[in-house]
Amino acid sequence: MTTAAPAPSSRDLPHPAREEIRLEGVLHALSDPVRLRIVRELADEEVRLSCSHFDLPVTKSTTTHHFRVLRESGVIRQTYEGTAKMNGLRRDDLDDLFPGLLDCLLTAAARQADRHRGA
Amino acid sequence: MTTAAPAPSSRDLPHPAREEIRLEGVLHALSDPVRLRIVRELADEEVRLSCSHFDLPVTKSTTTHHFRVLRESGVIRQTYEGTAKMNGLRRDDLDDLFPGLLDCLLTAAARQADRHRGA
DNA sequence: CGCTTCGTACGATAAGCATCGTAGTACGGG
DNA sequence: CCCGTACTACGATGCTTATCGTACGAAGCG
Repeated sequence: MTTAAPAPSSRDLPHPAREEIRLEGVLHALSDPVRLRIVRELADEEVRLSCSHFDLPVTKSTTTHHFRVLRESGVIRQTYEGTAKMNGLRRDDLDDLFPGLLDCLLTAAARQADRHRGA
Repeated sequence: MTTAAPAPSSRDLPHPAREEIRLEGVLHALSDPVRLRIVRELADEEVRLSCSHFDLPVTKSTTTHHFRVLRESGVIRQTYEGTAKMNGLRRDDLDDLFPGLLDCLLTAAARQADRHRGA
């Protein structure tokens, strides 16, 4: 009854399994300013956001590229919803693999942002 | 008076000041497997180690390169002692800039190592 | 002084990556 | 069925980087 996951609208996106996520990959993904910014916004909002919600200083193709890097490194989960592509942090998986790391990184990023904002 | 820093044996190495250390740079530095390994060993030993102490799967020139990346990103401090170059983590600076981050990263790296060792 | 040990500098090379533009596909609405 | 919106795919480009080899410099030892 009710196969929990319905036909995913035919368009599927490849995500690494939880145990395939590598720390080096996560760190590399977050070492780019644009991607770090995306992750910070995702963490702030606590809801899934569409790609077009972000106002980034790069073109749309570059944005697509950054989102893919984040997905393939295991940092975010992406799913289609109509024409929009929704993005959410993989908090559960990351917290399980590396407890506390994500919050630590977000705190560090926030501190640096504050400091450079002349706080 | 007494200029606290005596003549440093003539050979000096450029380090970024504490406030110049960037989170993105640190993450990028640690996103390389070889460099992550170096940092883990440095954290384990709690003493300053010479470059030649490490048995890395790369040549000596590449090793020099990796140590420089770590130094220029602010992760380690390097000083000459005779013919040897000693390396130590910049724990004080990193803990001040990003409290808890270093330990979090080291714990995450250790967890991943254990997991992949079939623990 | 010569020799060894430790590390550097420089050049080469190949791979990776951030960026863009253009052309195209999927979905939803009139 | 046509159109707009959202995102992708592909190719190009120029920069960064990980790697190596070889040749060199600096410190210590006999």
